[in-house]
This record gives sequence, structure tokens and C-alpha cells, in this order.
Amino acid sequence: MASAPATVVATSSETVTRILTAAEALFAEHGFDAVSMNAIAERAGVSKANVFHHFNTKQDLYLAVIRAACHDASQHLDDLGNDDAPMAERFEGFARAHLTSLLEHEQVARLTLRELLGEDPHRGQALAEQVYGEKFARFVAILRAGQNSGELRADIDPAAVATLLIGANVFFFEAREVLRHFPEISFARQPDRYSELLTEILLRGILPSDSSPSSSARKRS
Amino acid sequence: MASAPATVVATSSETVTRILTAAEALFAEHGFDAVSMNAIAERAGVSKANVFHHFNTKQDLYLAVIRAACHDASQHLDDLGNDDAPMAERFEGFARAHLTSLLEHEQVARLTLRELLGEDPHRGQALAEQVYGEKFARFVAILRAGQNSGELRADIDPAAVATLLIGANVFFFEAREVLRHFPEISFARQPDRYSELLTEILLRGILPSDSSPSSSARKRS
DNA sequence: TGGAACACTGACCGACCGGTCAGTCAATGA
DNA sequence: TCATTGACTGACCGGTCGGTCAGTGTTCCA
Repeated sequence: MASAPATVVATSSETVTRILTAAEALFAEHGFDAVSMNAIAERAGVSKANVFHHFNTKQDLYLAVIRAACHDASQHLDDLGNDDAPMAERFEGFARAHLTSLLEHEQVARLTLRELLGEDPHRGQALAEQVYGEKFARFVAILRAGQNSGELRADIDPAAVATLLIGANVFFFEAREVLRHFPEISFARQPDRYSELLTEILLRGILPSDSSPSSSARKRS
Repeated sequence: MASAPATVVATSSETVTRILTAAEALFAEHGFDAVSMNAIAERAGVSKANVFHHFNTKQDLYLAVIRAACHDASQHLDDLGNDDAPMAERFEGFARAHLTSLLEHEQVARLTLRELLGEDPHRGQALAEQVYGEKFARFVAILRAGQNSGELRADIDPAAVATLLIGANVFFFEAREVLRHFPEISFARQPDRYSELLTEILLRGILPSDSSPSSSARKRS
């Protein structure tokens, strides 16, 4: 008579949450095949048989984790449409918020990236497409509005801009550990600074503005 | 008395190559833990015991695969420093060549991305850092030269530009399957077109040029 | 009061894992 | 000619995997 319908056997209690939390952490850190049901049960503080009582198979548990992660992700970054600020500010705001969201919800981000790389049970792609597709569409719509109002160049593809920004942020997220060891990079530990630099480049480009006469006199430090 | 020194037990024959090829394909597609030595042996057409004859442990084999992949990668993209063309062209050339290289050597790219995500035996990171760090440094140096010659803005961080470009390409590579299902995106199956769009955005930015009077008259299709 | 329902457990299963080993076979060189 | 070497194999090892099951304790309702 309970309200729970289908998809997951579990109907009650905090135990399911404990299992899902443990599984999310382990799957995010090590990947599907590197995590055993025993390890999940141990981390959740229950018996392995109990895990199988709530989730029929390991794949079912994994799918439940992915589903929960997508549900989480669908609630992040939800407050960036209602802004009247100039486009340049909104753009930087989104860049910053997106990167911050990635870093703050590292486990969800890692799970998604593993799913992208084709961790063997690649069912979750459909879910991810739905969640991230909607966010992508909203961001592209904002850029289109900026084009229509003349705040952004009309002869560029807003979807390419969105892909570029999101890609740059995702890459920063997944490679930051390595980027730290590149001596040319000063921003590996400062995501906010990276967002600033990134925004400046995307807004105004890397070529000198034609009318500026100051180009040849500059020197690097 | 042979020439092979250390690092790997194997000293001879095409068999080692067959094993490495099979292992590279399987590790790239499924990840370290999802691939059994039996599967590798079967794909290579040899017995499992023979695999262990040439490689002491599964990790040794994995490291040998990573090492070979890094050696491959170090020979890609090696012909982009000797160019006298204008910076804008060199930039687009690099963007295109980098993305093409990712797509053409998909297995190496996937192995590297898995390593980035922290596949459990993450020893290979040091190797990858060395290879990609050198390429990164060379690209940054080219950008710096462009700044000194006045072809590029002097007030931007060339390392940020490089990270942005590489990140956008890597993201396109890893997400292209998903991007195909986003209706806003027209370039998911056309990497060359993506490189064009990306280059235009990075070179000139997304803000309208101040002196241009044409901004308000444009319409989207 | 009793029994249906359910969360939960320890013991257990067959399959498969990474890894070992004794031994076969062809090539080599003294 | 024959001992040595090294690539190679099938059989096998202990251990762990995902998954099952009989049974226990508790709750709740008839």
C-alpha cells in the first residue's frame, strides 16, 4: 500500500540511502567494475545480502545511483535565466557557476564522465542526455537572445559557444590534477581565475582589436 | 644477448605486439578492471599462461600498453612549429590537427582519458604528463611568440588559451556521441566544421566589434 | 494471540579472477 | 649429437566475484 511504484525494489528506510551513498562514492571513485558489492555493503554498514535485498542486481544498484545523480544534477544550475544584467556579466556568471557546480558535486561529475567514456553499462547516457540536454538548450537560448538584442555577434553559432565553454570547464575539472604540474599554468588551483581568463578570451577573442595602436609596443614580463 | 634492456620481460617476436594490440583495444574500450587476462589472451590468439610469460602481472601489461600509447602520442602532432603563416591560420591549423589526431587515435585518447579519471592503477599519469606537458609547452611558446610579434593580444594568458582550445577539443571527442542528440548542435558529425566555429570564436570573440555598425540589423534564420 | 510482511543476516554456490607450474617443442650452438 | 634455452601450453591454485537461500527478529494488524 506504500507509494513506491517500481524501478527499485526498496520501499523504505534510511538503509537504502546509506547503500546509495556508499555506492555513489565508490562508483564515482573507482568505476563500476572495480567496485564489489561486498565493498559497498561494508561501507554502508550492512550485509551484502541486504544490499541484494534492496537491489536485485549490481547493475540495478548502479542504475539507481546514476538516476539519483541525474536527479541531483537537474537541480543544480537552475537559477541563471532570470537575470537582466548585461550579456558579458551573465556569461561570466554562468561560466563561474558551471565550473563551481562541477567542483562542488565532484562525484556526480565523475560518474557522468565515466558514463561518457562508456563504462560498460552505458544505459545512463539516455538519462544524462535528457538532463544535460535541457540545460544546454536553455543556455543556448540565452545566447540567442543576446544575439537578437545585438549584445552578441549574430554570425556565430551559439551552440558552438556553449560547447566551447562547457568543454573548457569540463576539461579543467578532469585534468586539473595534471594541469598543476604544467609550469606554464598559474590557474590550476584557482578555478575562479580560470573562469575570468576564459570569459575574457571568449568575449573579446585573442586577436588584437584592429583599431588599437598599442599592439606593437607591449612586452611580456 | 638481445638488445632489449629492461622494463618488460618480453624480448622478442610478434607475439608481444599481438598481446599489446589486443590489450590496448580492450583496455581502451572497457577499462582496466573490466578486462580479464583471459579475454586479452583469447583476442591475441595465445594462451593466458603465455601472456604471463611475457608480462609478469596484469598491471605490468597495462603499464606497457600505456607506455606504448604515450610513445605513439609523442609522435603525433609533431609538425606544427615550422610554419611562417599568419597566426590566425596557424591557430586554426593546430585546432584542426589536434581534433583530428584525437579522433584518428581514438584508443590512445580513451586510454589517456581513463587515466585522467583515475582508473585505479594510475601510475601512467606521470608518463602522460611528460608527453602532453611537452606538447602543451610548445603550443604555449608559439602563442607567446605571437604575442611578442603583435599578432596576438598581449594581455591574455597563453596557457589559458591553450587549455581552452585543448579542452574544447577533448570535450568534443568524449561527448560527441551525446552531442549528436542535442537538436541545437549541427556540427556533432563534422569535426572540421567544429574546428572552424571554435577558431572563429577564439580569434575574434563573441562580442560585436565596437566599430561595426551592422549589429542591430542582423536577424537569425 | 498469532501470523503475515518485511528488513536483515550468515552460510553458501558456481563461475571466474589473477597467477603458477610442470612440461612440450623448436631452434640454437658447442 | 646433444644439452640448453626460451616461447608456449593445459591443468591447476587460492581467492573473490555476483548472487541465492533458509532462517531470525521485529512490527503491525486481524
